[in-house]
Amino acid sequence: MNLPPLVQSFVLHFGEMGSRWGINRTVGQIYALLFVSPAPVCAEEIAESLGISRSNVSMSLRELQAWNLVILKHKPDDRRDFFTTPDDVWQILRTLGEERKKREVDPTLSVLREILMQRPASDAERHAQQRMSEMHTLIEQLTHWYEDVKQLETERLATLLSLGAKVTKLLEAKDRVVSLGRSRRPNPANKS
Amino acid sequence: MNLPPLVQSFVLHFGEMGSRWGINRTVGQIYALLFVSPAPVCAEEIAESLGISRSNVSMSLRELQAWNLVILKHKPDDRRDFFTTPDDVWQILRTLGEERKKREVDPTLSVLREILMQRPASDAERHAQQRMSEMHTLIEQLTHWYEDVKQLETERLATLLSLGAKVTKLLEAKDRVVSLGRSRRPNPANKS
DNA sequence: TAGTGATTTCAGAAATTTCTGAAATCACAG
DNA sequence: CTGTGATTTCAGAAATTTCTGAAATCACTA
Repeated sequence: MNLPPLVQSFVLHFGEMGSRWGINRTVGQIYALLFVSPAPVCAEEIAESLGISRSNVSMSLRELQAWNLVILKHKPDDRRDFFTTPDDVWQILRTLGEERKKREVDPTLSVLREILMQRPASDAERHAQQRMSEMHTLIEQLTHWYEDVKQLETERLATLLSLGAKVTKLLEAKDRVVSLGRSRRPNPANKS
Repeated sequence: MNLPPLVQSFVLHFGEMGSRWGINRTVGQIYALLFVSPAPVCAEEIAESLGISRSNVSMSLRELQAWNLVILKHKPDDRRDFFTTPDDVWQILRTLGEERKKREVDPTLSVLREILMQRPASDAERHAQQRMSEMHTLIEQLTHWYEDVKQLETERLATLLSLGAKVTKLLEAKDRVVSLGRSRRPNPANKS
């Protein structure tokens, strides 16, 4: 591997983290390299920079493409493919969210749904279904929330993020206004 | 493996998904089994139910304990350890969030910080640092948001979730109220 | 259509991860 | 102590994943 020291640290780290993120070392390294490169990089150069075989690069790029994490570019009068990542890190985040949901959440949701359709044949199965239903409900809530906020423009999303838990303050304020409008008094049923 | 059919489907699914979630098959299966079991289960019974070796169960339970995902229970006059998962799925979600952050995010944040401290020695390094800084900023925003909302009680968190993107409506409403209070007119600087 | 260079495929090699059985350790009771 | 049963450890076996080099394919040009 022959890279500027700062880049090398970053690339090696992504390689090591790969396994925890559900991708392999090479895929992680390639992604990191593309992410910090000032211009699109061709496969040959990736192989050289990282000191891995050309075929490994080919397969790993294919993997990254399946994740929609790289963009293909071309130079005039050059047949080779060049690769980059999107410029906008928010866009990368969205893609990552989408793909992870597709791979890590959706299959489980559909298995849960399928199992919950079936008739339990014993107390043990009845109890198991009860638990799975709790899990199913939770995951559905999370994915609905996700489907909802992913539509937001980046700027609004960023605002929402920076507010954090403070949005609950707003909710309380809203509750007060609403109940005030309705009854001219704070709603006593509002425990808080 | 000798389990009620519904439970077996669930357990097998968790086993298969294990690799995508960064845990191995056995760990996934054991977790699934504990999650749907009506009562705490001892290691011997896990090994039998899943048809795996006793030592494998021991190591996998250790892994689950490192993740804080299982609870140890005891029966009177029985020396064996029995295992369960927490009852509350929201609690499970919190634990999962905490542990994944610790393993999958924090190390990267600290590597990024470290690299960003260094002085770039070339244009390539300068550009790389710029990109890493964008990544660092984004991750910090996300983790701050996370640290913030994880403090919320479950009920509030659930409310927030169910609102989804609708909270931005509230934000707009607030903006109107605030600017109205300040200037007696909608603030024209407010682009929306 | 033959030639050239880029890219992909794929069988097997290499590396890594997971799993097992045997032995060691531990905790407690008699 | 000593014996008993539960649990853990760990070296190596088994399984899985990753990686490579050689061959095949592909796209284009002369």
